[in-house]
Parts: sequence; structure tokens; C-alpha cells
Amino acid sequence: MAKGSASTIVDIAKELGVAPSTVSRALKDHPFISQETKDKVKKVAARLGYRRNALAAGLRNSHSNIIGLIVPRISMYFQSAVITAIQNTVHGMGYDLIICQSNDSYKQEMELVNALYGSRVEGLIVSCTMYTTDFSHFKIFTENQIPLVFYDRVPRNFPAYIIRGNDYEGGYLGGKHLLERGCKDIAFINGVLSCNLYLDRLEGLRAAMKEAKVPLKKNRVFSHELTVANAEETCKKIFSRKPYPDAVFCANDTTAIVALQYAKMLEIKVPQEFKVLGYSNDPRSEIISPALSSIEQFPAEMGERTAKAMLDLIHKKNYPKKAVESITPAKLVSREST
Amino acid sequence: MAKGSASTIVDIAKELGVAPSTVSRALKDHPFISQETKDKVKKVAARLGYRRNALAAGLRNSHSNIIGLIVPRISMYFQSAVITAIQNTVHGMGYDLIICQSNDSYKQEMELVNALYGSRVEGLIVSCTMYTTDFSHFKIFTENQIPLVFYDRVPRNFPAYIIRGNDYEGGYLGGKHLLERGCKDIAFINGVLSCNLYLDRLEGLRAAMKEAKVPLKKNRVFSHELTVANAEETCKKIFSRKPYPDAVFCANDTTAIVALQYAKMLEIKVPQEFKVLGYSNDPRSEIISPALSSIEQFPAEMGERTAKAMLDLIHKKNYPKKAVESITPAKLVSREST
DNA sequence: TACCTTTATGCAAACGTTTTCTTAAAAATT
DNA sequence: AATTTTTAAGAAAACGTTTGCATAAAGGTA
Repeated sequence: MAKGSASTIVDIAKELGVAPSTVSRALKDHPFISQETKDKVKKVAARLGYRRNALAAGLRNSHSNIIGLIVPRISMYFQSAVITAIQNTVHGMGYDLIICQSNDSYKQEMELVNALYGSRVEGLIVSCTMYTTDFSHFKIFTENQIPLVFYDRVPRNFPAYIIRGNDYEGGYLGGKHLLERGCKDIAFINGVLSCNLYLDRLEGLRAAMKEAKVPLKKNRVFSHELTVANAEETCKKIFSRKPYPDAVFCANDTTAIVALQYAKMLEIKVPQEFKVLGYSNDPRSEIISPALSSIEQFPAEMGERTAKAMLDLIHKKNYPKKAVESITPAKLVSREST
Repeated sequence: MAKGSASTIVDIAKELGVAPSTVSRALKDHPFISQETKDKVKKVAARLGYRRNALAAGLRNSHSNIIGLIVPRISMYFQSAVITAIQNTVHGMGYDLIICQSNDSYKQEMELVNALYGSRVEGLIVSCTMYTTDFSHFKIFTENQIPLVFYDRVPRNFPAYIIRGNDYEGGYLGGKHLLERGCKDIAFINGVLSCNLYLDRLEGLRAAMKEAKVPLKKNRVFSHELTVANAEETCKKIFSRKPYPDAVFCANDTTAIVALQYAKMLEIKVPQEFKVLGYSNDPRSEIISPALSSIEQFPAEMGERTAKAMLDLIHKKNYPKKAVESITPAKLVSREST
């Protein structure tokens, strides 16, 4: 075992009276090195507790085996599920993940992009801030042909791999479901519209309602950050005067849970008088009472696709000239709340 | 903007007809460089789209600004909350996090430790596998004086900084609470005992019961991985014959939620006939009905302490010769289920 | 025996940055 | 005016690994 300082290839070379290059080659089983030498080198390496200096190797062949990941928040269920899948997939191929949080701040996102570029990550995976509408800070990656994959909160028409959920379909399925249950006056609590995916969910819902010839009233549509505080504010508005809507479709489950609790507080019967539908199928939706219907987004599937797209890009080096989209399905999970 | 290849300090130097060393110094506002030169250098750097190569810099001053993190699973609420706090704290000090999951596999944990050592992380933060009882794979870090901080699932008597919850206190508080509510026959669903923290929780509970002179029966204590499937199995056992216990204390909330639902299924009234207490204060505990009482562990506080311990270790280089423990509090959150 | 392969190894440059040591010029002191 | 101090900048080595090129020794062919 190495005591004070870490041992290097040069140390091993000196110890054996051979050249550093021989040691380097021996350690990676180069065919031109004799078995005898390889054995000797490996034995000394083990005795000295040698570990390859990834920094030096990375500098020399300009790759780091590290993939950067920028995510709005780790602690959202959907995100942590996607990250887990990404991490397990890339690790199996010898890559590590540097995970950074933008905390939904555009400025932080920009800084992180630059910092990760400087760290010489081999690729960058991003789920954008909900406020990101200008994607030019990602250009350093495309211009330098460094693999770039977006997922969930993604740009449109940006030259990169884009893995996203079918949010239009999710909105449509949710709307259709509520309409089939007989709803005539649906409220929609949506995220901020700077984020395409929320626009899509709205469009999907609109399409379903148009099809059923039920109007989506303007004053029934709300757009804001989907936090507990905002949701409470919106519920207050919705229930400030009658007639109440007969359903609310929320673009995430946190919001839907607030709506459910608000209705409970007002002693409005769910689902009889009022139906609630969430989005993402968070674990909480299953255990709240009445159990919350929601739209499943298959985060594991999305994570795996994202990771595979990244590995593909790294290995094949066929950088896309324009957006290459891969769309994961959306599925309605019907429970007690509808 | 740089077109094909990235520009370096040497490119800037050539462009300006100065030495690379001057550029290097100018870029970091070295006092011995004139303002005039600094301005010129920075202008060219901006024009060329220069980004510092962290690999080269890291090689030169043998530090990478990267901290490794090994965690059993990202997607557990408690873990993601701790990670978020760690990440935000270290990022503010210019460090990035490589986050890896051991998936609670001892073998994977060992591999990750070695891989991260090779990547020249500047420090390693670990929450161990629930099966880790032999910690010798962490010795490469201590032997080479590389900062090492454990949190939550930690070794005892290992020369490193150790940030852990007060699990004994948590067990004690939980037990006392149930006893105060009049419980006489308490069941305890615990995690695997290879993990110290579960032992502590059990000991804390024992102490509370001893104090109140209420026996903790052997056949009321269960130890296993705290998954939904296992919890269901145990509930089946508990309710296979009367008398039923009048309370169950679970060492995590996932398990407590299963117990709550099982009782509901059997139409046992909670909390009147049967009380349920969880651990960790997962967001789900608040929204389930009846709302679940639980033990708060203050993950943000733990994450911040962990990150600060790591930064301290990196900067002061005072490697501990023996375990230095920092214990975060446990607090009872009383809700409807008790 | 002379020449050509094949096999195994060494040499040295390169990756991009930082830093120590020098040096040159300018300013301040005698 | 001569010397010292201050200020600004350059030269070069170093970090540890990889790799193209050179070379030496052995074996095979003419």
C-alpha cells in the first residue's frame, strides 16, 4: 500500500528498470508486450497501490469518461427516477455522472453549462429550467461537437438529441378521461408557459375538449409555478364563488394533491361533485385518499433512452445537424379521484 | 466563437504576442499584471471563446474540484433531500459532485470507491449500503489522506468525519410517544441489523419501554429490508392472530404506510385501536389519511453539515486520526395516526 | 553470410495549465 | 548620475499518461 503520496507509472517503471511507456502498455494489455513483462508490471502496480491518474490520461487523450447532467431539482420524484435510470445505464458503460442542480434558475443553468464545458465532460445531459426559452448557451457544446442530449424540459428545433414525454397526448388523454366521466366545466392548473411541455399539455386538453364540443373557459385556465403555495392561491380563486368547476386537471401531482385537500376542506365530495386529475404519477398519488388519478410518464424508460442516446452519440460521433426527437408515451392511471 | 477546436491559453498568447504565463496570470487577476494587459487578454479570450481546461489545470496542481458521493439510492426522499443540500453547499464553494449509486450492493460500493479514487476526487462522501459492516475498502482514502465523510449510514470508530442522525433518540422519542398515548403492546418493524442506525433505533425504543416498565416482546420485533413487499409480509404475520398489538413503530415511512393501509383493509381503526408511527417524515406521511406521525431527521441540516465537514477537511487538511462524530437531532412529528 | 521480418521495448513529444525563477524596464532613492 | 527598489513580463519545467517513431534482438529466408 502506498503510504504518503500516490504512485505513478514512472515509479513502477523505475522499480522494474523499464520505460514508462512499457508500463502504460502492459497495464492495458497491449499485444506487443510480452506476458512476462505484463505480469511483472501488474504485480508491482498492485504492491505500490497504483491507480491511474484520470486527469493526466484525460488531458492526454482529451476525454474524461464523465458525463455532465444538469437538472432543475434532484428531489422531484420524476427527476430522481429519471436520474437513477440514467446513472445505472451509463455506469454500466464506464461513465460517471456529474450531477448539478440549476434550481430552476436560468442564470445558474448558464453558469453550469460553462463550468461543465470547462471540466471537459464528454457529453451533457440537460433537463432545462422552466424559464429557459433561449438556448444559445448550449451552443458551445454543439459548435464543438460535444454530445448533447435533452430530456423532459427540452428545446424544440435545437440540433441535439431530444427525449421527451408525449405531453400533448397526456393532456389529451386526461381531458378525454374527465369528459368521459361527464365533466362539463373543467379547470386546468398549468405550469408556466415558457416551458413547451406545459403548452403541449394545454393543447392536448384543448383538442380533447374541442372534440367533445365542451368549451374550456378562459378564466378556468391558470398558469404559474406548480408549488403548494401557488396551488393554494389558485384553489382559493376557483372556489371563491359558484358555480364551482366539476373537475380540475393539474399539470403536476403536488398541485393536484393541494386541490384534493382543498376540496376536502370545503367538504366537496371527490369524485362525485368534483374530480381531480394529476400529472406524473408521483408515489404520493397512490396513497392519498381518495387515490389520485394521474398521467404516468415512465421516467425509467425516459432515463434509459436518454442515457442510450448519449452513449450512442459519444461512440458513433454522428452529431445531429437538427433536432432528433424520441417521444416516450403518456398513459392515464385512473384511480378514485375521477 | 471558437469553430472547430477549443482555444487554449497558448492561442491567446500567440494572438497577442505575449507569453502563456502572462495570459494565465492575467486571466486570474494576478497583481503583477498590468490592467492594460489584463484587458487585452480578456478581450481576446472572450473573442476566441476560451474555456479553461480543468483537466490540465487539475493535473498541474493535482486537484480536480470534484467531490465523489456514493449513496445507496438517489430516489429515496431522505437521500435526495440530503444530496440537494450537499450539492448546493459545495457548489457555492466551487466544487462539483460526482454522484454514484451503490443500489445497496456491497460489491458495487467497493467498485465505486476504487473508481472514484482513480478519478482523483478531492474527497469522498458516503452513505453506506445497509449491508456494509466491513469498511476496509475505504482505507485507500484514509491512507492517502484524502478527505472522507460519512453520513446517515455510517461506520463507528472509523477515522473520518461522521455525520449521523440521533437514531437512539429517535427510537426513544417514538417509543415514549406511543407509551404516553397509552400503548401496552408495541410492535417494531426495523431495518436489517447489520446497519448500526437500526440497532440504535431499537435500543432507543427499548430504553423508553424499560423506563415505562412495558415489555417489548420478542415476537413483536421484526428486522428486514424495509420494502413494501416485506412490510406486507410482516403485517400479515402481525395480524394473523389475536391479540393484535396496539401500535406499530416502523423504521421508515414506506413500511409505516403499508401498515396503515393494512389496518385500513382490516377495518381496524387508526388511531383508536391501533397506532402507527413512521420514521423520516417523508412527504407522503403528511398526505396519507390518517396522516402519519413520524420522526423528522432534518435532511437539509444533515446535508449542510456533511458538505461543510468535507470543505473543512479539504481546506484545513487536518485529517482526523479517529472518528469525529456530529449528530443531528431527531424530532417527533405527531399527526393523526397516533 | 547478408538481408528481411517479426516481436518487444525504449525515446521523446504532446496534452494545457501553473508556477518558480529570471530578466528587463521603469521608478524611486541615495 | 549611480544605485536600488518596484513592477511587469517571459522562459522553462512540471504534472502523469499516451502514442508515433525508432531501435534492438531474435528468428526466418535467400
